[in-house]
Order: sequence, then structure tokens, then C-alpha cells
Amino acid sequence: MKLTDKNTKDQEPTKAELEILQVLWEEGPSTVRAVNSKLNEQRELNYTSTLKLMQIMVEKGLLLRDESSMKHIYRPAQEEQKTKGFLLDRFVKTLYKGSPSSLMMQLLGNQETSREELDAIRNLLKQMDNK
Amino acid sequence: MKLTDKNTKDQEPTKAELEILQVLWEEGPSTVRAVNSKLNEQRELNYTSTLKLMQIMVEKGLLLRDESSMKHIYRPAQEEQKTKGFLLDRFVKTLYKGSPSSLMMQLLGNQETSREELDAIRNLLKQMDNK
DNA sequence: TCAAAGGTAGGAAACTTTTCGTACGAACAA
DNA sequence: TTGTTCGTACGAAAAGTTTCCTACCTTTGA
Repeated sequence: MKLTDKNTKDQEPTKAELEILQVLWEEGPSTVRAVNSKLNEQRELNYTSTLKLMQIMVEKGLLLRDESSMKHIYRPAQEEQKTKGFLLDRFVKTLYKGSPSSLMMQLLGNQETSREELDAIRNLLKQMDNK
Repeated sequence: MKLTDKNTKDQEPTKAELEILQVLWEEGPSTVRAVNSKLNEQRELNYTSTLKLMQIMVEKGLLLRDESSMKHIYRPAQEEQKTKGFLLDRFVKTLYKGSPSSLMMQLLGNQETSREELDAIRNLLKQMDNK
């Protein structure tokens, strides 16, 4: 992280940080051990590695920590939707010149999308019309 | 890059590498100088930095290089759609459990999407029906 | 009581990615 | 011819990310 970003509400979780956020969004506020256990279902990772990363995330403002008990409880500083929305916007901007329909074209053309998914998208558009 | 990945068709351009790919997709096969000039419209970046990065990308197999002239000509090894499709799939998988409609919901709910964009998406869905 | 288990903190090592300095050859203009 | 410009190659520094070792404290069970 650049010096100038130190206090500027950086956002922008790294890959490993995003993994941790996903666990916390899914499981709710958790201890380091709980998060680490979850991560270890996917890959091997030392307890202190997870601890260190989560400590860094507190410094960055990505996580909040309840220190009242000895076992600290961590939770995301931002809501899941807000963070993912932010990442999505950047993604569309970077790869598709900010055009959602371009992204859609890629997405639908790219691989088979299930009937359910297509219906869900159609309903979504209908709802937009009604507004 | 891990040793074990050295020869395994890595894909997965980094952030800076993606910038270079975007330029080459947009401008067509180019020299390092041309790419660097383009990049410098956005941010300051030394010529040799761009050179080094593009050399690395050749090693990784991300770019191809025509060395027949003194001024080497670089071009992407993969098509734009293929690479972006790959990145998009991973993005959906990582953030939205592989559900395109979830992503859409976020995208459309998140910010105002223009009438044109919505129409384009509707047409896209119609075309899917006709298949 | 006291050893074992489980917790945090902090620093350093290992990797990856990004940036640039330096060396050196080829082309070109004066 | 000769110096300036423009090109590549290479190595290393700088920056960013990830992993883990070690120290040390608290809790708990025998």
C-alpha cells in the first residue's frame, strides 16, 4: 500500500483478503481460528498466517475487531454488496469500457447459461421497467 | 510466479500486464515505444519499465514478438474475447458463486444503467430465445 | 501447581510484481 | 567520422503480498 493511501479508506482487498471477507460475510463475525479452519477446507494455511492477514486488514480498515474478550471477534467493515459492487464496477470499467451490455454479451455468449439463470435475468429486467 | 507454473500456460495477466494487453488489442501489433506512449497518456511510466514488462510477458507466453526488424513488434498471444471471457468467468465464480444473474442484479441495482444499455441487453436475451 | 493448549503481537522471510538504472549495439544526421 | 538518438538486454532495487517463526500471555485440565 502506498504511503498516501494509508489513511484514505483504500478499499481494494487483495486476493487473499477477499477470501477472508467471503468467509466472514458467509459465516458472520468470527474468530481467527474459525476463519482459518474454513480456509483450510480449501488449502493448507498456517493459523498465524491467517491471524497476520486479518490484523493487517484491521489496519487497512477492511475489518473491525471486537477485543473485549481474549478471543477477538472480527467482522467486515463494509457490507458484502457494497464491496462486491465496487469491485464489479471497476471490473466493468476496466475490461468493458463501463458497458454492462458488453459484459453481458460476453457472459451469455461465453458459455451455456442455465434456463433458470436466463429467466432470473428476464425478471430482473421486467422489474426495472416497472420503476 | 511459482516454479511449477513456469511452463504451464499460466494465463492470468497481472494488473499492469492487462493494461498492456488492452493497448495491443486496441491498437494492434505495436512496438514498445508505441505501447509506452499510450500508457503515458494515463500515468507516468519509464520506457524501460514497459519494455521489461513486455519481455516478461513474452516469456510467460502472454505476448508474441516479431524480431525480424530491429524494432520488435509485439502482439497478444490470445484473442481479446478469450482472455476477457476467462477473467469474467473467474470473476463470476469468485464473487457470485458462478451465477450470472446474481452479477446482473448487482450490476443493474448498483447504479443507473442507461436506456441504451438496457435495450441492448434485452435484445441480447431475445436473440438467445431464437436459438 | 504446572504443563499443555490456545490466544495475540511483531518481525522477518519468501514470493510476486513493478519500476528503473546501466550497458551496449544499430541507425542516422551533421 | 562521430556523436546523438533510438533500440534491446539484463540485473537489481523497490514495492506489494503472503506466509510463518518466535516470543510471550492466558486459560484449562490433570
